[in-house]
Amino acid sequence: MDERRTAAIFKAFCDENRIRIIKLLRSGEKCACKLLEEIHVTQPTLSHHMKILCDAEIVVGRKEGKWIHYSISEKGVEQAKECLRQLTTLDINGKNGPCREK
Amino acid sequence: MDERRTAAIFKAFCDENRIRIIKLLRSGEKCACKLLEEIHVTQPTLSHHMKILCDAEIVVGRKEGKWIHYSISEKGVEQAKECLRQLTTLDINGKNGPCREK
DNA sequence: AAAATATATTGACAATTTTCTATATGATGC
DNA sequence: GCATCATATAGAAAATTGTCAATATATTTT
Repeated sequence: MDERRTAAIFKAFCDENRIRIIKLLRSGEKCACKLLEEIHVTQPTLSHHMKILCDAEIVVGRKEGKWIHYSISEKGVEQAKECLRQLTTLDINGKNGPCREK
Repeated sequence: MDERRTAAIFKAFCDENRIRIIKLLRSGEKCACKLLEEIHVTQPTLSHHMKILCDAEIVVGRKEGKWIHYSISEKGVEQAKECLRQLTTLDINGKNGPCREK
């Protein structure tokens, strides 16, 4: 995975309001208006955060009439975990050996 | 874990240059000057990124003479993984039930 | 002690992100 | 159709972050 996509995934988790939104979604699907009651931002600001979360594929929206029900995307979360794993597991046989001073 | 700390941990992973730095450290400990050769930023900028990575405890620095050898902190990485897990696992028995329209 | 090397800090500027107000779109109900 | 409700978009302001040049600190070398 490229650095740009990796950054986008973790950007989902690096704003305090988005973290609160994700926490609210842990207990199940919620519509934007319900989230708006809990998160103290204006409606357009919430909409902006939901877009970032959806673009990162951490959250998915299900449209039903005039509502959008948001929920945590199990698939997206697995991708984030896998991404974190790949980024942080030591690569013993990598091309770059340890740093030796010249 | 509070939202502030959670955000700080994931901020480590949401800048493309920091992601490159972490990738370089996968193959083992490297001194800042070595990292500087690979990442195309000035020395103060690299220093700034290393501070963010160390504050988030994803990376640790080991001082040896005038060098600082940076490496991925296994402990910090485990904390990040645990944090991601806690944040994203569904909470079936949580206090907030599913969203029901009024 | 002076020069050289590695890294950190300061302060300014640029880029990006978060937030808001105002307005638009799209769906439902009268 | 018109009013209402839920969400999105546009555009601007505020806050935060990333970057650099200049300078400081700490260590080693001569």
